[in-house]
Amino acid sequence: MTARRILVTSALPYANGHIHLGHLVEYIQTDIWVRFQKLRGNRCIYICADDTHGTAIMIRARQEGRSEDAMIADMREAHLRDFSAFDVAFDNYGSTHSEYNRQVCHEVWTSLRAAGLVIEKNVTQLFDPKAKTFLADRFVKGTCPKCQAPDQYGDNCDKCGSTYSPADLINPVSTLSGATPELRSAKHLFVEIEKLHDWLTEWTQSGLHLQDEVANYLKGHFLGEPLRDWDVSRPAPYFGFEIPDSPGDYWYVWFDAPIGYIGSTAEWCAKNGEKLDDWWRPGTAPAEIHHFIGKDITYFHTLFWPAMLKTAGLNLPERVHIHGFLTVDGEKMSKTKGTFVQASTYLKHLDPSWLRYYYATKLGSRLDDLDLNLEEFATKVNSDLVGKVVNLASRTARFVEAVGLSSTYPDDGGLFREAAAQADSIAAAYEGCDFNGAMRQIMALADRANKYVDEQAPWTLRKDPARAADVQNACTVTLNLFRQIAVYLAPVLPRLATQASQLLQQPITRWEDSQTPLVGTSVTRFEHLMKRVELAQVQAMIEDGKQTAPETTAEAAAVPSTPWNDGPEQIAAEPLVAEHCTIDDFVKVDLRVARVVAANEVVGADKLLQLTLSLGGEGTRNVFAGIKSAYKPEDLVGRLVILCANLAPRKMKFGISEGMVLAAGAGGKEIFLLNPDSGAKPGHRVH
RNA sequence: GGCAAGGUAGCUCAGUCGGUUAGAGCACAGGCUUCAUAAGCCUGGGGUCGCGGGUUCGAGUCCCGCCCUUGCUACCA
Repeated sequence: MTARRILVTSALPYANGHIHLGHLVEYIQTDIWVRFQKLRGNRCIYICADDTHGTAIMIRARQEGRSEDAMIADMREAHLRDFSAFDVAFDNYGSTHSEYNRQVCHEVWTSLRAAGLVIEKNVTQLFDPKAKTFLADRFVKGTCPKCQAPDQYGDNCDKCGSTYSPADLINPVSTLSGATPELRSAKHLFVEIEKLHDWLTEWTQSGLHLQDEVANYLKGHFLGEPLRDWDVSRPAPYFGFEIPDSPGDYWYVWFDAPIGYIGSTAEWCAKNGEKLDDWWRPGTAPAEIHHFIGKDITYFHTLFWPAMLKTAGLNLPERVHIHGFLTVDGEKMSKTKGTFVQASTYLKHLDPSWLRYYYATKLGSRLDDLDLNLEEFATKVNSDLVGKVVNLASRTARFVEAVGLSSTYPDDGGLFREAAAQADSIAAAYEGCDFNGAMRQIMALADRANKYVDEQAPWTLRKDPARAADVQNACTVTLNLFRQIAVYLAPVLPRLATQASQLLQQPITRWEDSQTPLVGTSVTRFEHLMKRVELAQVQAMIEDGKQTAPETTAEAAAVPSTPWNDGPEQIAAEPLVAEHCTIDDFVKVDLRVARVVAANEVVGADKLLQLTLSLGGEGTRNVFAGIKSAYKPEDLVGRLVILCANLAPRKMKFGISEGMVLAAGAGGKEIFLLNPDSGAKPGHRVH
């Protein structure tokens, strides 16, 4: 078998947000596949980079008052920290904002020009005069022209579902600066991808490069009609690379992002004395390129990207592996539910190996969505990894610490040989990205091994000194079966492979290590290999996720900060209560809308006003409120307030207070009574 | 609305070219065991394979219709 040369990529994470569990589906999937290829002895490099360009990065850097370079440097560090904690091992992790990438962009661009595919057209877009930038649809909000719903994004209305152009919005506002955008026209550069239509049809439909459902999707959606020209430039200001033959214009982020795969490879080549052309030019023995991406970016990777590569005379992907989205407990990840868990949050509570294994058991070759069911996560990890796999070692290793493994491999009824014979079938599952099938096969092996231990019962044999050899033999078999499983699982659980290597004093480096049992070697002192998942830890992570959730997109950061300038002082003065209250706790407090029918100074009181409140109908409440420093009695009469109506009555120096009026603020002049929006009536309960 | 994928045990899923009595793991019930961080082994209950028709000696599997779920799409990309 000649070793294949394989170049593998994951999609480039955007330098605008942290890595979360959804991202990790892809990086773990790719990393498993790469580790598998390496274990098999193939020449395989795993290439990735940060995707650093675009409006969102530019805006966010501005808001943080620092350069884009400083911002993307920080984010890169955070990304790398997360990846390495999850054992995602890149051969090179570059940046689209590198000279390597600029160089490749130039080359591809030159080819596109030379092929006559680039044309100019004017594009009219909303422009923010204050932020001095053109606005993508999602950076504009206004009133829906169809149904008048306020606060809708520039492209469609989520109230009535209609779609429109941002220019049609009533009272449009830039979410970046709060300014009113104006229409402006600017020159853009387009790639006439339609000229490659026939070739793309053939390439996508050939059945080798894409999953069937993806090929069908493209056929029905894009390839069934003329392909629209692709807008690949943005006018300044834009954080990116300026187009050399079109000063003032920058390549759109989606132009240089996939090229980042090549740019990052170039960086790796420079560091390792390799030639870029050996990997990206179709030579006599071309490298296989494999892209792993999520289904949301199918379009870019299956139409534009191949078109660019083809035009530039570069190597086309052997296969684009497309996966689905992550859901948690059957629902979309949600910040409020705490299921939008960042990688760093996960790491505070749980072991990364657990997630690698769980994802492996759920990943198939199709682009189905993957559900992280938290309860299943715990039971699966516990019963498979701790109960079956690790348990093999922990129930036998101690018995042979002193004597080591038998000097010849004992009769095990063919267990090891049969499991070794399954290597090809397991390898085929890995190769085809059917990790879930691979895990099933491997766990069946672990079941058989546990049954063997049970039948041999070395703990019983051990009581009879005459049978010491039998104990050693039973443990030799079990530990070899364990090691064999550790080899098969090595792409998924590199740490377990290392631990098994240490325990049995023999490194696991190749897939073939599964084929020959170890004999006559010593066994080190046994240490626990893996802890169980406690459901409480999982819940703690979800709670934590609720706290750490926000801060991801420039959009989210932009909306509150610019128009309102809300600072953190208030919440810092009185931090949020960490402990939750239940809905039952909440309904114990009976809050009511009340009318102030009379208000008076209290003689002898420094802070109090005496209020007479009506909840409608007969009767009134007498309430003393400590708001004298901020309100005059005459200003209060007639207005509505919110009253805690079932607060226990309290006898005060000046009389009995029958409730409490709700107000916010630090005290002194800073007291702000709550009042309901107009329409509320005295007696209404606050829910 | 259009396109795609799916609907199999309580849950997550496998089921090849149509072929005996439809499978696995988890969960559940009972038993055994007590080496292993409450781990392990055995046994068992549990299914109208979404619904209706058709082809066939034979359909979870192929064909037609319908219902439902999810995703994509509907302006842009």
